[in-house]
Amino acid sequence: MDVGPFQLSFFIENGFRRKKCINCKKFFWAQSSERNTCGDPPCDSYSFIGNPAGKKPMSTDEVREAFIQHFSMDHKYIKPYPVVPRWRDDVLLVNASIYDFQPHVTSGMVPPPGNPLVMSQPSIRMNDLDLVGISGRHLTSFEMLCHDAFNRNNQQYYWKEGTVSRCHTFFSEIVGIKGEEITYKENPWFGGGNAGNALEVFIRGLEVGTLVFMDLKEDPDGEIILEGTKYSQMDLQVVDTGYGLERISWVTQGSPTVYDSTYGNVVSHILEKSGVETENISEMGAITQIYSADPDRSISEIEREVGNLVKGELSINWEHVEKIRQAYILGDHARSIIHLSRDYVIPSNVKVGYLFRLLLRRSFRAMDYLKYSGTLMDIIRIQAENLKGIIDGFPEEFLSQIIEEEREKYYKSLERGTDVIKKILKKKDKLDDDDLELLYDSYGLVPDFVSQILKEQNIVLKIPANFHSRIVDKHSGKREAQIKNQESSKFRGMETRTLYYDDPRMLEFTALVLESVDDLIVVNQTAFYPTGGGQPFDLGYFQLGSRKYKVINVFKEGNAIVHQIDGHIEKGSRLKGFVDGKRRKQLMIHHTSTHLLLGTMRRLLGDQVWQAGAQKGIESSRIDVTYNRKISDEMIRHIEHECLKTIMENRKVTARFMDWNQAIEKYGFRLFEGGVPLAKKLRIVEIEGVDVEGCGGTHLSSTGEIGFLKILRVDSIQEGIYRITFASGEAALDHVEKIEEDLNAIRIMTRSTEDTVVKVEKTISEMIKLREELSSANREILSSSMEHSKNTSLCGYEVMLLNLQREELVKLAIPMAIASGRIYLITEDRRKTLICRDRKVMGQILKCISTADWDGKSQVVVISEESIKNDKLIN
RNA sequence: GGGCCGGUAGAUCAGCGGUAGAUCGCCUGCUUUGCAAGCAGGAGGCCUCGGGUUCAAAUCCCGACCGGUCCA
Repeated sequence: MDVGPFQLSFFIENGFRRKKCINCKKFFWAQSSERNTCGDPPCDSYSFIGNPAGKKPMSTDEVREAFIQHFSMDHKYIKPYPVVPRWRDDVLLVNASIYDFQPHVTSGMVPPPGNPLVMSQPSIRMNDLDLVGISGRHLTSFEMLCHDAFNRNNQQYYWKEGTVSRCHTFFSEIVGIKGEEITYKENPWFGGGNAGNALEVFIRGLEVGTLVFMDLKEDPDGEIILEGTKYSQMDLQVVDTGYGLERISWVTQGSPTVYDSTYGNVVSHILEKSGVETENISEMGAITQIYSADPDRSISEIEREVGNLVKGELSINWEHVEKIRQAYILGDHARSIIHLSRDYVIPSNVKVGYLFRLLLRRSFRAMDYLKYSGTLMDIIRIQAENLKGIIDGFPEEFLSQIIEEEREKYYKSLERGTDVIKKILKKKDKLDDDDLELLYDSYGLVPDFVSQILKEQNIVLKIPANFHSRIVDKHSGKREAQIKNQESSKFRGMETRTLYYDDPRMLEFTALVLESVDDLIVVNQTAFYPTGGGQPFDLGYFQLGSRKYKVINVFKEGNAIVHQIDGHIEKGSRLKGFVDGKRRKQLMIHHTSTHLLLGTMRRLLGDQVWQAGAQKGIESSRIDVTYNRKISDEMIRHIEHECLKTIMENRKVTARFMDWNQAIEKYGFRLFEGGVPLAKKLRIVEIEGVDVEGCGGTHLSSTGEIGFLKILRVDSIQEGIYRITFASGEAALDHVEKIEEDLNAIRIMTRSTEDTVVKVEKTISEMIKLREELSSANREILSSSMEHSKNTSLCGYEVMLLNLQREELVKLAIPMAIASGRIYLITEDRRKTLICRDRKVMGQILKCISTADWDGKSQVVVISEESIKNDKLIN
């Protein structure tokens, strides 16, 4: 008989039995012999609403405190990480506590900050946004409690036994849940290339935690096959637990929704300030119940069902329910907004900025709907107070500034949208589905808002039931599969010593060719810097005997540094390498300058300045930074002067390798400004008192070597991100000199001795005047020549021949003749062209003209409309 | 990163192949006890930029740039 992966002595000794759920057929463990369902809705439904579990109601603060205190006995407590994971670029937000340790810890490369460890990690999930405030249990942000252990063969902490017993002890002894109310459902877990066995923990129908035993990784050569994918054992076996803090608190309170138990004070504040009746929200509990049983059905389906089921017992006032829901949403979003503001996210149309904006706009909408009389900051302040057990405040000034800006943008876009609706209504008297789609997709107007506008004009709008899915379909077009570049793994496993780190000034070295393929070589050690961290590779050459090989490209492949050269060198050769020192020096100047700029801008502009990308070059370099408003010219000057000050102070620049956890502890997550290399140690580059970053580039040893830094331009590359292009050292001087040369050239051209700007201004306005004069003069010449020309006959048509030699007059004559509306016109210059409103007439005239004996000197022939009308050919 | 919408006077926009328009604002004059305003006149435009099509492009096509918006 299959006993499954959880035949634990803990279960056996405590009277648990493994059973098969009669509903979903999954295996689960429970103490009660009568239980035959797994505890997971829809197999079970909530039985705690109005009937709390545990020995006493616990607030979220109490649950967190109890959990951390309980596990601190034998776990190290780790402070929460940010919700925006700057240490990785594969996800936008921290979704779960384990995200804090991926991929550097879970891959086994870096030790965890504590082992085992306990923490409460604020997490944000936007996947079920539509259900937040509706289902009674979904939140956009929540705290995930966890106790994690990272086991290695030579160092085991605890595995399944230790995890389950700890979990059960916490729930039964600390929270005081009766043993028979807890079920553990077996449910293997997969994600992010890893897999493992897992148990889901249920209390009276509510999932309160998941215990994951991650010990498998995807491996094409693996021997373990799960659902068609091959896996092999990991070196590391990770106990990854996740407990829903708010849900545990909810179960012990038995309130109608998780919103009431988590931030009931905010909900009642909002309702009160909105003039909404707060009494009798017990119907919300009934709705939560129904939602719990149907996790996969659409909202409208469930809504109908709720209506049917509850009818009789409770008469539901849907309008009232909707108001309470909006208060739930508002409270929820305020929590997430606080978290995002702490990481200085700037609202925009891309990535996490978009999610931030989405939450802000939904909040504004809810406030308008409720006619809430306070401000969003009022709600945020109360919520921040609620959260003070996990976060130490939030940047109030920054956030209120952001809210103001976003509110303005929001109402502006509503206004813009309203104009578009009116415009459409001018052309027709109702809106169809395509219009609705356009309004939402291009102008950001939700159908509800459109419907409201139309109501004012006494037009009833039918919103199609499948509106949302239509939009989703429209956007879920072809998505190109990512092509993993399967590089030649010839160089795998090889390692090149990085001489440029040992001494950034080393320009000559000897090396041994470890491997050679065509024009690519890997050597045992090199001073050539490979492309990385926004710094381009070095140039130079290798010398073998008397022959020189130019280095064309240098790049990293694993730990090997590959050099592309203009030729082939045999494996085993001994070489001398020479790095182009001038190029390297300029790159180093620009790299250190980049750090200087970033540190200076953060000091002058505020903590919302983060590096969003950078590229070093020879003539100039650029750094992209996040900032929420335009950077003024004045500010640019200020930044330049402050940089110069630091340069003149000749501050020390140091680079050293540091342990990850130590570095994070000491410098925080600012370290990850420039992206993160997956390596055992972090290389920390510090400009004394200005900036500290994890960075793999080559740097100067003091700021004085920069010499001079000049910002060349500032561009907005996308909302909330500005690109600063600058030059330092000799490159900066080159730029200044170039400007001077250009100015001198202009000075000479405009014959200006003193104020060149005034002179150029005058020249341009003169040019515009002359252009106008020319065209009016041309017009005069033309009309007078039309007046003076005599009508004559051509092919039986009465025509006017204009003798126009100048091309610009010909060009002008045509539109004038056409504009008058009563003349057809023919030109003849090199090739024959005919303008005529009627194609038939055109053909016939053309035929006639080609055989005509007319004055070849005339370039324009004007035929009066009358003449054509009189001609029988037209019929 | 992708889709969609847009870029015209200081502001808001109309025009969508044929000599650049409206409203507000601005300036001058007049009317009015004052205010609100009314009347007459006027200034203010590289129609975002670069290519292409055309006799002719603000207008059509392609591409950049900038803004808006939805979705990853």
